[in-house]
Amino acid sequence: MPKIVDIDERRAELAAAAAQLIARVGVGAVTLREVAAEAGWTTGVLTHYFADKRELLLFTFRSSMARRAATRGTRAARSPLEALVQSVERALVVDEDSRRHWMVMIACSAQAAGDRELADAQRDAYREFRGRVTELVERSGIAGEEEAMAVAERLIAVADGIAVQALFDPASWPARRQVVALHAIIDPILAG
Amino acid sequence: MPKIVDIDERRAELAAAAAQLIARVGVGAVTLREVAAEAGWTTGVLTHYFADKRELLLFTFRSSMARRAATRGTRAARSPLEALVQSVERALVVDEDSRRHWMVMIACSAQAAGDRELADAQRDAYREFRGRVTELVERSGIAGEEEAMAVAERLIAVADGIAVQALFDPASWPARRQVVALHAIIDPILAG
Amino acid sequence: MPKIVDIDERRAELAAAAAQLIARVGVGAVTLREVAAEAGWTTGVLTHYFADKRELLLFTFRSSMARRAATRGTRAARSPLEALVQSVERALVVDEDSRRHWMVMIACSAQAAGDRELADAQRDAYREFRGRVTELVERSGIAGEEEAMAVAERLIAVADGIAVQALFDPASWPARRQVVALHAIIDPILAG
Amino acid sequence: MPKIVDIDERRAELAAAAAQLIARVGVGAVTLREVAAEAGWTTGVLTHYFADKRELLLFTFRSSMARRAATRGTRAARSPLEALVQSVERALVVDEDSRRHWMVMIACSAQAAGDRELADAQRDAYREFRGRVTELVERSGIAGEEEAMAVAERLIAVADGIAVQALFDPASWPARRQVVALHAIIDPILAG
DNA sequence: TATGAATGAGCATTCATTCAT
DNA sequence: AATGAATGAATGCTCATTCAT
Repeated sequence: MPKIVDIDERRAELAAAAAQLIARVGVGAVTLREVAAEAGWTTGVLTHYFADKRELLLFTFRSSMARRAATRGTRAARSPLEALVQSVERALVVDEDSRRHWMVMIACSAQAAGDRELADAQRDAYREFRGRVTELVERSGIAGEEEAMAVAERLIAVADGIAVQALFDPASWPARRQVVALHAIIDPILAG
Repeated sequence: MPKIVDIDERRAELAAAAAQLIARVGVGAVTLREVAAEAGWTTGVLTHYFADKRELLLFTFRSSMARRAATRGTRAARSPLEALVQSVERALVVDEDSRRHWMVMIACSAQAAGDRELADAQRDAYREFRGRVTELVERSGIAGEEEAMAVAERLIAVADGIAVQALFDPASWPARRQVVALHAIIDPILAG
Repeated sequence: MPKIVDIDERRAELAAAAAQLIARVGVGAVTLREVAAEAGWTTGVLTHYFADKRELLLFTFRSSMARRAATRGTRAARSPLEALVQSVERALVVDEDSRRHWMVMIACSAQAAGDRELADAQRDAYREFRGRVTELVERSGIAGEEEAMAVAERLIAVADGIAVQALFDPASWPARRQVVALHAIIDPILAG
Repeated sequence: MPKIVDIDERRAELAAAAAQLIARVGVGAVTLREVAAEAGWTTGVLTHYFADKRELLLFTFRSSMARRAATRGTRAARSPLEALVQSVERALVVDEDSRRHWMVMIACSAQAAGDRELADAQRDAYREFRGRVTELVERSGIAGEEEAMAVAERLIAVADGIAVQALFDPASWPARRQVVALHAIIDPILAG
């Protein structure tokens, strides 16, 4: 009788190993052997759960993007405004987890240049996230229906912009400083 | 006596082909053969002007970063403020050139994950650009010496953030819209 | 579970193919593709069992040197003197096997010019062989402890010298003639 | 008016550089560029004086072999016996020059495995040398016409055998020791 | 299910060779 | 005569992929 394996869980486990490696050595240097070794398996397992390398990467990218949009793991927000602020702040590069997320995003963008499906996946994930923030903007009463999306975009832009700089120059951008810089710009926006 | 070649010019020519390919197919899919073909040469030429692939990419990245900071090619600015606005606007993804620049930057970031030298090069280029913008902020009288750099960082952050979104979702971000979104956020900052 | 392979055996098999090719076309013309083909495998197998070409050659050289020193395959000797004569005679170029051994040795020497590790390996193998012959000289009662090594060196020198000439001019040096020439010089030495 | 160049001299100059490199890094690592650089020229010069690499090596090998047989550079011998001893001693590895000669010989042998013409050249050079030694043996009165060649072969064998060991293990074989070992074996032969 | 041996296409890289100047 | 830019075939090597066990 074969062992019963939770396929989705195993895929997530392997994708986590892939993400870890992407952040550590760069997509270009990621090999299936190393991903397998990082996860504690052998190469054969990868081909069991993913048709090929592209599928593994696609899954890894999607997983990382999904986590950003998810509210799972976020402190409970007492108000839509607080939820909004939390969502925006999560884009910063404040810990290993968020750094890994960004490295995976960048790897994804780099790959997406020659891969339409990947580009679409990334765009859709972004739009979904934008939609979520837009909704929070509306519910916070910061802006009306027509304005909400534009406001959301601005908030996201500021957070992403700071994150990008923090990635380029981590030494100059400790977590605290990112939060301060973020609020210096978005607080006036949040105030309406 | 053989034909004498301007080495730097030839290197720039090859790097331009590499940048073009990086933007079109992604770093991961860039092969020396294709770079050579794109430039209209054969593979041997690449090794004539670059020790190896890594050196070619490093040079390509550096070239692209240097162009961003350079004011060459910018419309003459009639005031420090105008120069400042131009510098910040140049970070947006408004044409093929700026799109290529961003794709190269992202490729560089992706590679930098496992390449300290590359990471340092990128950080240094960013700091140089930040220094330039800081200076313009000071000369524009927007902020004093202590505040100037923080203001510069905010301006860059906003532009970069919008650019990142424009890269993710080009259809949603025509050039005009990027400029509008940029000014919606930075004009209050520029006003002091 | 996949087929379990005896790694050392497979390495020996591949090294044998390499030795064969070295003798046939010369080290300079040995390519991994041809070694693999000669052994009946594909290139990938080579990198499975050897890190790179240098390691393959090093292993091939070492294997060949080890076989010379080994007494395995030698007819049982009824006395130390007979064993000594056998050891010395084995250095001659009397069949395909010994010819291959010498071609590999020469290839090794040629490579060793620019490869310290290889040079050391060859020197050590030679010293080990010399030690073995020295011991047989002592046990044969031909020379005392202080003289034994010098005698061993002379015996080896004569055999190697004839072998070298036989390699240069095989037509002039059929097996029988080498043996005769060898004994013409060493018999007086063996007689004490 | 073109500069007048002594073609043979230039070829010898380039071959000397090739020999130098063969001894230093091994034939396998010799490139035309480096040979040219070693000689103080550029690659183009090599193709001016040699049709291709093989011709350069062939010429280099032949030059080295010719020098061994040549008496040029040898101290004047007062008797055929002294000339004979000198000829045999010259095969030892006693200085940089003889070491280089042997490295070139070994490189030649290694290449000859897959190159009939080279093998023939080496065989012919050996036979010529053997003939010269045979003649000296005869003139020395050591052996009669029928025996002379066999005696010459033995003398050469001993010298070559010691040289080979000296190449394998230079530390164990300083020049003086080679000469002593040589005479320990050949003196009885020379004595008739 | 999991293993890892084996494949072989594809890559960067080397380098002898050509040739315009 | 000499240069060195340019070529491109050939090589070592990597690695995604396949598959027998």
